[in-house]
Amino acid sequence: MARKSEAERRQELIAATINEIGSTGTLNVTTSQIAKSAGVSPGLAFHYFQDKEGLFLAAMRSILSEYGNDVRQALRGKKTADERLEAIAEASFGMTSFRREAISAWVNFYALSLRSEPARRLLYVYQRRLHSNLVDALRPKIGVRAPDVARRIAGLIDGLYLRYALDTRSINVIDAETHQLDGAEGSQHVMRAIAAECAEISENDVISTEQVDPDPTAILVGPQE
Amino acid sequence: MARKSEAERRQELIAATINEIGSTGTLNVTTSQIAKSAGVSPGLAFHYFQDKEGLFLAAMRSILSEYGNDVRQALRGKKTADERLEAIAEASFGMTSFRREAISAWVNFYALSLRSEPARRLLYVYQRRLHSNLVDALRPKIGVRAPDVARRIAGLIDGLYLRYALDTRSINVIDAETHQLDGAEGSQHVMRAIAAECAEISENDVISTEQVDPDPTAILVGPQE
DNA sequence: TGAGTTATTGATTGACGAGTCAATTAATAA
DNA sequence: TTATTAATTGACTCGTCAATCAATAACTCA
Repeated sequence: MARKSEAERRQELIAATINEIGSTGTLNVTTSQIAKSAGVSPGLAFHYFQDKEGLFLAAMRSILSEYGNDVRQALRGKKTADERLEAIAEASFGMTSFRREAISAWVNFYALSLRSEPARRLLYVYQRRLHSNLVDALRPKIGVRAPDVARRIAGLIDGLYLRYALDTRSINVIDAETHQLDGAEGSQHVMRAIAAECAEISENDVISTEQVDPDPTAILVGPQE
Repeated sequence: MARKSEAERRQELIAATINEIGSTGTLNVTTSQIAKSAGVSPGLAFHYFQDKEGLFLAAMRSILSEYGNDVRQALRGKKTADERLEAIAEASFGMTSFRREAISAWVNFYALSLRSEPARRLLYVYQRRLHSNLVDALRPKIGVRAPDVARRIAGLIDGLYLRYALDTRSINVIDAETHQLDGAEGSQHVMRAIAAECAEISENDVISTEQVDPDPTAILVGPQE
């Protein structure tokens, strides 16, 4: 009965949660499974988290902040617009996000956010951050068109991720050392799309002029309490 | 105790399943709930479907074929490449796909496909069909680049759909008669991306030359048994 | 009408799982 | 050492649910 600090235990339980979601591919994981995977007794999970949803939300925060750290680190030192865009794209398809557990967690958290308001809010934060990162990097290249284009690029990143996520091959390939392969393909697609959007003659307006200036993240915003 | 044909009952149970998934936002629906919603006794579901997963798969097939019909109908009579592309985009963001139940079903089926091989196969069929529709429509405009661009457009459609899906506003807006509004915005984004991709100077090659010609759907293919 | 067939019922079973809690063990302090 | 505090246990409760199945109601055809 080794005793550990609250922070340690919480972290272990969160990691175990993500692992179990990863290996079962679903949120239908029992607290006992999670506890066992964390090497603790079934009751302990409820000492550190209010209930199962609390555990899920903590796991979600963990995944999101992991991704956030990846992006931040990738951006470090990148000066040119293209470098920064590539950093974002690569972080989105990097090893961290492409672990089997991370994929399973992402997809299941999307589903969770349909029934859990807190979960929805967390995803909203992620979406806003991604959009804002993209706008910052795009603005030097295309100015006022950045927010509009950023929406499409953000959508493309999510969509491609989802497609690769369901392609079991990419997961296996990761396991087999060539880890960057599929991720690289994903980020190349993203860079290609960015190139196309930026090359275009910027005569045309943005899709919806009205909402682009006042609130660049309009379409991502849900009803705020 | 009204008696109906097998086809009718199956259809009713499938509709009830989608409704319950829609109203709860999860696949954690009891067979009793579904049966009640279909107006039959709890036992009957198991007379027409082997088990709960069978029901889910049938519901999934129903959703996918609904979408397929939408696309087919939208394409009817459309001759020019742009018309056809717009038809695909609009069907993807049309009323049918944007019903609350359809959204919930789609997202949850994505999650389901992480643990259910048959579900994964169904999604794969959807992805292949979408890709192939896009390639057909794009080829007149960009020739050999079509398969590569189509991957990005398909990803964009999925990704934007997901973002709108989680934006609770769009759902409510739908309920309130302005149904086409958000869908139209989504498809406009798609058309904008297509314009950008097609306007680009086609000097540059495709991302992965090797897999583009022999098998246009390479990245979508899972391990086929 | 009655015998045979098929859809439908709903009570039941058996398993499982979230969350509780009193007891136990380890660490710390005095 | 003993007393105090805090972490940890695991058996238990209570509800739930997938799946079964014997009984029954409706339909068909003779």
